[in-house]
Amino acid sequence: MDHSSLAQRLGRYLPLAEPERDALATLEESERSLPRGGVLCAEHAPTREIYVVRKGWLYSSTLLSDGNRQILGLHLPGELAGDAALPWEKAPFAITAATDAVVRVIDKTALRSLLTHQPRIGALLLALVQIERMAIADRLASLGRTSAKSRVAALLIDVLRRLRAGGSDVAGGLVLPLTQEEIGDATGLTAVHVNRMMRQLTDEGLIGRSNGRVRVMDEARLAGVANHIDRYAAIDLSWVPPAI
Amino acid sequence: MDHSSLAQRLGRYLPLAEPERDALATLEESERSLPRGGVLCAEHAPTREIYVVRKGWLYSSTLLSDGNRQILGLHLPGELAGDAALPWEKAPFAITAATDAVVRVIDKTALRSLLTHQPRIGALLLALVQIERMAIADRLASLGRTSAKSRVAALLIDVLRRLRAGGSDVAGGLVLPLTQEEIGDATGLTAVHVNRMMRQLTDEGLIGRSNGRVRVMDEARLAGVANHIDRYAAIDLSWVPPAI
DNA sequence: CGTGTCGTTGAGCTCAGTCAATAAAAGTGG
DNA sequence: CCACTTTTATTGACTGAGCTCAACGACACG
Repeated sequence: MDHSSLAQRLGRYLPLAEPERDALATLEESERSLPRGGVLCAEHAPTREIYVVRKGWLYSSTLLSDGNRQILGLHLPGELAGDAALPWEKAPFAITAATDAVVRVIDKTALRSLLTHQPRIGALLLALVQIERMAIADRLASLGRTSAKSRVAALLIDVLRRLRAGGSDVAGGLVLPLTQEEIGDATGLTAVHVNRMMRQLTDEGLIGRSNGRVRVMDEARLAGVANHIDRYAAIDLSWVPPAI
Repeated sequence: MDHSSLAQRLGRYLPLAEPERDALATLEESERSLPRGGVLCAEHAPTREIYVVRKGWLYSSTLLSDGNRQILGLHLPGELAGDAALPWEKAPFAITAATDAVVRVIDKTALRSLLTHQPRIGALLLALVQIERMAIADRLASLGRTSAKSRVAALLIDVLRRLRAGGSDVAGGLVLPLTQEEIGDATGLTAVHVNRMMRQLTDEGLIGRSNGRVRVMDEARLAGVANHIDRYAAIDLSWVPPAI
């Protein structure tokens, strides 16, 4: 357990000071492994922890009362999961492993002292959450106002850019370890229609597929179809209090 | 300018300590009035401020490259607006007045020192943002996985409960100061179809309408149609660092 | 008393959903 | 390693919820 995962995540935007890194290093406790399909945190289960993904993909989802499922977001390696559940005693969504996965577990109560003693980390975390909030807002616009093809394209582009931001090598094409049912639950479509849209994107030369592997052939054009806006390029955290 | 609006907003969940209230009281600067339709902050405009709504309704929206608009969220009296734009130099969304409105303006840089010196306010703000993030997630599920009628019902129920939480009297029916076009942009529908859904809700006795005024006749049944889950009831902020 | 905005309703169309059948993988136990 | 089951992907035919286009009425406002 060499470095702090949370420090790595927060450090993506601004360099952390020595005492901050030290404080973060004391946070992480255990590592937990899950098989594909394993539930890290069930909906309505008590929430005592937040997670940092080390390996694999996970997703958050809610089950509507009519039985439908909505995937609220994906959690790729290096990203947080479960932090959105902080203000609730019982989880408002489930967290499930889309692939075999490994996560670091951080205790909620441990966060408490961290926020008190390292206010700058609190501010940075606040910024991080706002960024993720805007990401959901963009997905809201995607579901509310774009076609099925755009939505699928948006998912692909989003994943591609986040994997890249997380340091993964995506040049050789990415493995999309989601079933079409899952893609549907994320984009508000049926699995059948996801399949048709993937076929269309393939026929148009935007993506290539071979045994589950999806390769983005023309990122710019795909981003165009997706109505994608790269928010990450313009992030500005100069308002975060400076390191002491 | 008697009390701090932000203090009122944050104090909804936990009592604030004296020094915290004092710190918040120094924050607020000016009050700004807007006519209906007035733009508080244009998309891509520099973001130097966040806002607290005093009177009237506002909404945040993005314009997609295909010309479609998505309303990302409403801002009712007592609520924050523009805080989601904190991590960007240029606003990722516009803020527009849905009615004549009055807002308090808080400077971004003023927040900086507040977060440094009052870490507990940072934590509380973090919680508040997570709550708003979950609210968008619920809307995502609404757009992605429910029918047009449900979405309109969800909007109505959401507004009703937030108005109530903000201290408004909604017993006599609420005035919904949104055009059907705006409701459509919020719910991912066309204005025409919003109209049909409102008619249906009216015919089923769930709501009553008279000259723009909407009255919720059967809140429980409407909440059922909306697949609504009341997140506010279960909020638990015991993990926030205690006041000194 | 025009003129523009908003709400309302009808008719027809289309995108995405439903149902169904088959193929292709991926597990699973012997 | 093979037989067997379950999951996932794919495609076609049909249906329907929600969109488009269009017309008209009701206001508000200069």
